Amino acid sequence: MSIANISPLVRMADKLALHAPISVEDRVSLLELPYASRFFEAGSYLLRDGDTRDQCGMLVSGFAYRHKINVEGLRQIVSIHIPGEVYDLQQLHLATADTNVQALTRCEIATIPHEALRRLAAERPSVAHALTVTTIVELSMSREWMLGIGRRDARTRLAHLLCEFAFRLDKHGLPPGQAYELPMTQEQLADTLGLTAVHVNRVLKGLVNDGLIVHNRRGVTIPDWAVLVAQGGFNSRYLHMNPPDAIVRPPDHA
Amino acid sequence: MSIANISPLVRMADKLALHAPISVEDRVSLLELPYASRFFEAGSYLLRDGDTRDQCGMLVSGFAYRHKINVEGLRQIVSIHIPGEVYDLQQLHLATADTNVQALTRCEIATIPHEALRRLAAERPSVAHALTVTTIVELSMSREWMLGIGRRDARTRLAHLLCEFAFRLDKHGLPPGQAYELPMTQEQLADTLGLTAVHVNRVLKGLVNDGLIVHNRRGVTIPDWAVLVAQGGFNSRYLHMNPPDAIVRPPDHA
DNA sequence: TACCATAACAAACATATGTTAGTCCGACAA
DNA sequence: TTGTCGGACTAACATATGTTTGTTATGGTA
Repeated sequence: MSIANISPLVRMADKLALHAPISVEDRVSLLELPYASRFFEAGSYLLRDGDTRDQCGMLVSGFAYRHKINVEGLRQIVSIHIPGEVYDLQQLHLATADTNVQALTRCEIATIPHEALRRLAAERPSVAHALTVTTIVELSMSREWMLGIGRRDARTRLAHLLCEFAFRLDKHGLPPGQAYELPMTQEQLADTLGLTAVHVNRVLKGLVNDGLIVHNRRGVTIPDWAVLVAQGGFNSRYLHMNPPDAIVRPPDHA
Repeated sequence: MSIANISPLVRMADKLALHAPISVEDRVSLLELPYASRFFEAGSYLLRDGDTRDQCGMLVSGFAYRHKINVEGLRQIVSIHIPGEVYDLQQLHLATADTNVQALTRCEIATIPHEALRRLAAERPSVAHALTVTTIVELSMSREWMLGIGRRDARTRLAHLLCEFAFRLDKHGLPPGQAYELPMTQEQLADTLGLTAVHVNRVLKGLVNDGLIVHNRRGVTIPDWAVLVAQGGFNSRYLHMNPPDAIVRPPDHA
């Protein structure tokens, strides 16, 4: 089977398997879900506060960010989404969205009808469980971010975020990959950290000067994982990831 | 039927009904759940980071708060729980807890075996749905708090929190009750708002001086709901509450 | 009544972070 | 080549919030 014929839904199955046991049969049933695929340019809204949906959207490629805006127009980014994640799973249970989701880069979206997903969840409790765990992990992550914004200083906050990205983007080996793409502007970083762009610039340069990270155009590399982890006070437990060998693949996919 | 014989689980059913449709049969089945009841003193830990559970705990009376602690020992309170709420629902799906929950006041806890709750959820999709919605609403609330900590100034943040409490504690009429019990110390308020106790004191006094609230020993009263709402930039949509008449009660409970 | 713990309150001072207002630079289009 | 634009970057200054330290109420208790 050529790469071109692999369903984009494998990304979703892989992602679910990071947090909950997914059997071979579960995986097959996920790949049989109906879907439609489409591209969005960077900056497009994938979901708007107040929207109603009858389909779920999964990021096949690219990045997206979720944000809220207060009465003064200030923006707070409350989560970043990476490929394989369903960014509007909650709309399966709630009538209207309470956040905005915007494309961070150009990205490909696969949409799956709510009805099909509901049917699958009803038939396969393990899939339903995996979807629920997904939401719970999002909750856990948002609490960790609250701790950061409320009780960590700017430098620690930024280091922690960079660790989190490294960990989540990693194929799940240890230690996480030393280099990754970070397509966020300093203003966007500021809005996720509860800082200003100017201060992000200061702190970012501080981390670079002190050799904790290398930050060349659009990418970050981490020379010493342990050092950055220490600076960020990072502990991956809140991400609730399974050990890598918990990921089960159908035999024909190996 | 005398008050003394009413199961504490009605509080849970009422709470679920705030967010999702609960039929009379659902309600009856909830009241038939096995449970054990017990009291905890203020300050007791109801759940610790890392704990494993085989029962869920519901607050029958009293208040509790959930918090995380960073490497420097600084504490961030990430949610406040009020009667009727199940504070460790997530342990139904996750092996270990990632937050601490501590009693804010002396409180009564009813524990329900996971097994019984799982069986009920499997039998009654509407109950399963209501439980899921509960988690999603917690996620929504935590995102709103992130917005506050990251992008609202101290005064607005405090006003918003006071509005939220008024709204959640209210029996759900409009406008919310003008007075309620607030058994939190200024240090606890500080830890939920991402401030220091000293600054909470300053800001609290500011709100009192300007007539936005009256703050007499352990309680808050709100002379003009609209004014405080404006100061806090408060919009209750993120709480995802049903209109009051959506709450269905069994006939013998009216 | 005295004692003790806890919380509220206050003032002086310190600083992390925000604000404003620019310059510089690379990417891209005409 | 020139022009435009967004983003990175800088510097001087402003301020919201934190820190430290202590005093004052309050409530429980012996």
